Amino acid sequence: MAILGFLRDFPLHGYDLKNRVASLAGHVRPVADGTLYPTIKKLEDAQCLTRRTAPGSVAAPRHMLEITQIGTDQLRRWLRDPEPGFITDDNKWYVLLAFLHHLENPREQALVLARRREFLDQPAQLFFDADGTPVPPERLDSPFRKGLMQIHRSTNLTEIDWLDRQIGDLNQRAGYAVRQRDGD
Amino acid sequence: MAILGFLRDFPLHGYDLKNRVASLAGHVRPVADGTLYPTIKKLEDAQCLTRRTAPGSVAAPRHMLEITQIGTDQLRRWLRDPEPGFITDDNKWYVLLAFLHHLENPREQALVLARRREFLDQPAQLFFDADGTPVPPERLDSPFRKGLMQIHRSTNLTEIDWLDRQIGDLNQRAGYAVRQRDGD
DNA sequence: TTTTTTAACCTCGGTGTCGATGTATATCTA
DNA sequence: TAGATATACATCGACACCGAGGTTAAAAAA
Repeated sequence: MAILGFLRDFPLHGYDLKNRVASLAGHVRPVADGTLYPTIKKLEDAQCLTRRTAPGSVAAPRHMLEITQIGTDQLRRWLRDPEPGFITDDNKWYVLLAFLHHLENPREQALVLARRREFLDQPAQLFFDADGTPVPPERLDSPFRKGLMQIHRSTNLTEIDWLDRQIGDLNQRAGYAVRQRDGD
Repeated sequence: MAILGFLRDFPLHGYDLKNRVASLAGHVRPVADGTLYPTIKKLEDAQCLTRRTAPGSVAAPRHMLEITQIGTDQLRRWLRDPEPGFITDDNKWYVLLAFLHHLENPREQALVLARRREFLDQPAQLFFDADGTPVPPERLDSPFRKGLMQIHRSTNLTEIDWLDRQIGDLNQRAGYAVRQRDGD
């Protein structure tokens, strides 16, 4: 997703792509050569991108990569209907968010944000004692577990706040007609 | 780490363990049977845990798992000197945090928190334009990228705040002797 | 009594990722 | 001119993880 997402902005060669992916997901989870180049090849085989050899500006020749229509469609499908992990895993979610603008339709964008919003709504119950009963934060012995739950709660609220504002904006921009669904 | 960490609290059988891991890292990144059971076997082979078959309280017989001294030592090593990913990847970091109390020594705990603190300190530069110059948040076109950086910043500050308080507490509890290192 | 359900455990094949290694090329330095 | 460095691409083996499938056993439902 990150590869096609970046290429959708402008053509890039593999090495540049690698650095951009590394900066995005990256200082968190750098991408190895052995991951990137085979993936590029897979995307090329699937006709999601084309490559064009150009002289290297500094060193060895580059393979300039350009996204195709098929690739753009694929990217949009991934964004419009993301796998569960992209909603629930923070790392993946942030990658998705970084390219959500490529999903041009505000209504569709809002739907994706709503899925995340729904996920964040369910209260996190992280720890249980020996007999299986949930342990509330205040009864946790470990200050680290306490902090973990505190931070988790606080950051969730921050994101929920942003999501709500954003979803509102998007629905307004889409000319959302609440009236027509008076059954809700 | 999660397996040994949970077993350090009290003995558990695999199925229970699975649910606990799923609740912790889990609603974020559930663990599959095909991952859990081979890993348990690996830890058993490495003598990090022992198993004892007990009649199932509800159904098939359980394998009660207990951590050994070797396992405890291993867990402490992982906690004391975590691989880079455990500092930089939020998911992994939260797992580590959930078991950091097993690293009994407050000074060692503080050192681990300090590593995370140091990581959070470096300013995140996530996006670059075509010629490679970094794009500051306010010049980003996408509201999603803007939000991404906003949320990232805000949650980082929240965690940094907690980390600083926590590190202070731990150093105090350890009877931190600043005087003796007057060269610093 | 038979079937279904749920708990609990296990295995296997496919896939994704990493890390090590290797190659080629242009620039910079000794 | 020789080496070092950084760019840029690629492959391969090892390993982790997943998901699908299968097995055993007890309780609940038919």
